[in-house]
Amino acid sequence: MKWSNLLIPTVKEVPADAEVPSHQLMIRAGLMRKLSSGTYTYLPLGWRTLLKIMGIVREEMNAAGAQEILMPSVQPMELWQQTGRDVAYGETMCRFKDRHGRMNVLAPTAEEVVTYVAAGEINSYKQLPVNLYQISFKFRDEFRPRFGVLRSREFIMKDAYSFNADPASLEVSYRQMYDAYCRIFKRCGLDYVIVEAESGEMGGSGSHQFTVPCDSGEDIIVHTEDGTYAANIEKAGVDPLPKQPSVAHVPPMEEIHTPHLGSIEAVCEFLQSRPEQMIKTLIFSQGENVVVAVLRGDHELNPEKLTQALGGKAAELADEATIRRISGAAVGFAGPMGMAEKVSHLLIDHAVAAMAVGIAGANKTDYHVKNVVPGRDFPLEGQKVRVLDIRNAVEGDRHQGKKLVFKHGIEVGQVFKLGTKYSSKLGAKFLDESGAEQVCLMGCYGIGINRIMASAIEIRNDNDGIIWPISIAPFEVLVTSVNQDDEEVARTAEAIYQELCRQNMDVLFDDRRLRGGVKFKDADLIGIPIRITVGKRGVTEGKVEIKLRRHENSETATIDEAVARVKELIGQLYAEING
RNA sequence: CGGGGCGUAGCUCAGCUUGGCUAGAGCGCUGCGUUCGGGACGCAGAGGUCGCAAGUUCAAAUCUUGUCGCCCCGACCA
Repeated sequence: MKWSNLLIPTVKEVPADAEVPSHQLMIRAGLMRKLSSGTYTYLPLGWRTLLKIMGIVREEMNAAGAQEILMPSVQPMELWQQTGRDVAYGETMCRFKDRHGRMNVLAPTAEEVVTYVAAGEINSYKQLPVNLYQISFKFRDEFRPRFGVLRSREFIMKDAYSFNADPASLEVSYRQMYDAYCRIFKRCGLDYVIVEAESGEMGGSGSHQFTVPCDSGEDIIVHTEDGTYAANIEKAGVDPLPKQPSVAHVPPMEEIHTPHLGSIEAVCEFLQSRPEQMIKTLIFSQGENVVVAVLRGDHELNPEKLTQALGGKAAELADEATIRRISGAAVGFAGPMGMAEKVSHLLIDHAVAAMAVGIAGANKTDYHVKNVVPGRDFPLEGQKVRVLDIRNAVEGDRHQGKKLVFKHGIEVGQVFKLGTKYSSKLGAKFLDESGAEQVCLMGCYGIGINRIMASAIEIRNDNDGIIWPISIAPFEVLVTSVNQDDEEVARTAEAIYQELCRQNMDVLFDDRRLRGGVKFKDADLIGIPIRITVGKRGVTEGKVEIKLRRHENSETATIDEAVARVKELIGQLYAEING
């Protein structure tokens, strides 16, 4: 393609509303433009990269035995009501009424639809296993879109769903996808980390997340220094902290007047103490039951761990009335004392149990108590009492004795074992060999196509622009003619361009009649991995320059050997990636 | 949703505090000329309902209210 025929609107200035490098560069390199908050138009260069990513995904999915289909992006609400996810998804799911008054949703994902399809078409174990996937737009009305394409409202997702007859078969499908994902991200040139993940809202029993470590990532991943354990923050287990040396003769608990000081920070400031000396008491409702979680003041509750501790049933922060009833005080003054008798579960984090003495709410409005000793002033064991891990890991924590390291990462894919959550509700059943009716086991496997693009830029860029991996670059080669007005230069550049095309290389020819400096700046910005520079100086000597975007210096080649040399370089760059 | 900020030319922004003359700059864009290997220069131009609506006023980009949009921070979002 010739640059002069393409819409590649590069910009010098950094757009005001772009914070992270990938967002800035995607605008500056002319890959995309914003239409509204969280929705983007992909321009020729951006779309070419997305097509290349989708091509890789497609090849690997097909090679792994999955079959491509396409499902509607408008789905009937009834399907979502059948699985209860109309409530679970809440405002994130965009809903609208059609002209007949039927409720519809804009697909945020497709478990319901694909299970509906399977329920209708799969009747026998002979049809299993089957793995169906699509590459399509998804819409999630995020409360806060940000970082360009990293958290957008509309995005392209590859979503695959396996249907299996038994756990062993599901395990095989899961493993096939896991392996396919490794190949996909490798071929896209990403450095990724696989972490254990919670299956969360999706339901199900096992999950891994594929994450690209980088500062702009919104996910927090945690791993041991030796790399033998990696998980996301929702999942990462932490060892109990060592018991603090007990303080001799702690005086009895003593009430302190703390008027209107309902937050940890406020109380700390007032009492000149630190959050890690505080005992935080959170009250949850789980249907009719009330659950109390006790944490150290500087720690955060991990909702997934709480749910696990409660046998998989999620609990919600209690409303004000419940908090008043249970604690006998306004919100912000609850304490663990006497709670065991009032609630169905008293869950105490290890870190609290390890404290020698602390400060807690007094269960009395505007009062806290000091000299609270865990085990003395509230129980650490008993029928309803458990000491366990219910918090997020923090810097300094250990997992099975090994120190944990924290990193930000971009989630580019996740695989889940779903089990029968959807198939049972939507009637995806089959007859097994003995003629007995069975419910399909399912797995689901997602990849964020646009996130692959953004994270590739995020980890490979410099002050001048993008440095694409060759596999997903909009073009493999760029021919830059420095003096397009010079007839011989123009003719030489054109001939090289034609020959590269003829040999099936993916080439962009910058044929614009612009000054060299401008063309070089643009070339660096859009980041095509290989550049051939054709200029007057070289051409008179029968030479051109060949330069890799990622390298500082270039090499010289004769005009005759240039094409062959580029072909060789392309081969090398692919070999590096595909290893 | 709670808190904060911003809407002035295609882009980045100034002007607003203290209302007043033809609403500005840089970049980009068009034409001509000179330049021509790392974002050149000169001359001449095009381009603005100052987000929208109402109000105050002799007079509003500027003050007030409302509204819409966008961005940032926060809250168990894949």
